[in-house]
Amino acid sequence: MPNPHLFLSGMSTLSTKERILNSTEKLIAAHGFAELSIRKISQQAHTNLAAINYHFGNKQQLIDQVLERRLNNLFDIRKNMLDELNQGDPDTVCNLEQILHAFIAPALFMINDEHQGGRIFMQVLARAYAEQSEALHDLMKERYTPIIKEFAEAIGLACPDLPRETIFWRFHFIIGALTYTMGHFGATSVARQMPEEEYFEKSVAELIEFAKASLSS
Amino acid sequence: MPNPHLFLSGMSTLSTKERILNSTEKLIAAHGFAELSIRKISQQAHTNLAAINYHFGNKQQLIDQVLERRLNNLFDIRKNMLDELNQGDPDTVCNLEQILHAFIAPALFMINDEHQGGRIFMQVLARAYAEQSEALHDLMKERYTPIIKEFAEAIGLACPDLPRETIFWRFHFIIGALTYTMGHFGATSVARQMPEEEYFEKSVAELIEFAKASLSS
DNA sequence: AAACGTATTAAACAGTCGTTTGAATTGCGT
DNA sequence: ACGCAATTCAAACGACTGTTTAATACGTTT
Repeated sequence: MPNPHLFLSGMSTLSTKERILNSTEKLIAAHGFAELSIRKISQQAHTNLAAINYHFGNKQQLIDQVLERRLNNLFDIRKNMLDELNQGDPDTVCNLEQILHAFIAPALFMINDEHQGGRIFMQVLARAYAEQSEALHDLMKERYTPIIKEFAEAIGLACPDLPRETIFWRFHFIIGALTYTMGHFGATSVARQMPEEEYFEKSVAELIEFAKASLSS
Repeated sequence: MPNPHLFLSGMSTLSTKERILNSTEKLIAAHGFAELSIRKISQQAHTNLAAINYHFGNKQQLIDQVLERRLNNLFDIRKNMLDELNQGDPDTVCNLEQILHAFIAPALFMINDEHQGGRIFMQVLARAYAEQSEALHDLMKERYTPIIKEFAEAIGLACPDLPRETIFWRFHFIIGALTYTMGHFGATSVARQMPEEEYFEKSVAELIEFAKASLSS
């Protein structure tokens, strides 16, 4: 038993690498990048200071992997849901609501996935966006913009009356509304008069309705 | 002449306090909160390290004042433009486009105000949002949410067919799209094929059209 | 000209930062 | 049971952090 604390904190089954990733995610979400230090990370992960450099090289590469781990998952889900709608043929004209659902729901679903810490990650993601993280920027450019373009194409087919350029603008704004909403989940100052679960589902529905309305002129 | 460098950097007419505020803004916009240090600030402001603590007490209070200085200005402009539409009577039914313009245009106008460094501040603001800055949170709660509510009321009168609750949701999403857009101005990866000025005006128009469409169902 | 409050300065304070080192320990295939 | 590689560990490195101190310079008022 290398570390007796693990059995108290319920992380005994996780590897050191995983505990470091999870702890980093939690700390960024709780206190932001400004206060993030590898000493706090190693403390929360119940591991040694040097273990972080051993497993990840340096602090930045650790942050990169925190972002990659979740983003790959999120974009895989989005891509799969869109492909199911397309059924192999990218020229299929899909229902607009279904397309928006395929883009929005996975992100907000991750938020609600308490067990996997999705909510935490979404705050991390929102902060990385605002910080204009180079790592995130590169990831977006290389791997995710193609998928975003696929969504834009699908929306274009579903909204034949709107010019191609308008589609891109409005989709950009929808992504903004989604990102903003994600970042404020779990830290909202709004006095909610309903259970958390209900409020979450309400947000998903309202955001999809909002996006749909913005694309129907 | 206490500091010969000032005449080289064109800041000779500004007070030490103003130079510190401007330099802080620039550094946050350029490298984020994580890399912000009062040594870098004092260096960029061509002043002594201790001058910051002398004029602002500590680092946090300096950041607070950076946010306040611009936000007060922004919300004053918004409030004045809305009052002009209302003409004193808050129950006046205004044109939806005019209301949205009064809310969106001042923010994007500040971005374009190169001389006053508005663009810089908007990135600062976006980052402070994401960092869930306590100072910003308090400022919003105490001083700005009343104005935001006024806008929501005005939108409600302009959109009599939409339920009050829906108005609030959609306005929230519009604020998200605006915040997201502000944060990405000047750092966009999008390959622009038009002059900067034209691109800016295009953004304003597209965002207002987007917001209008999202409120017309 | 002397005294005043305001402003600026260099220097030092006690911490924290990310990273590296080399030894100690673990787990696994032989 | 041995040997080897993977992992964990305490300790130290130099650099940077925000803040404080006391001395100096400035500009105004008395």
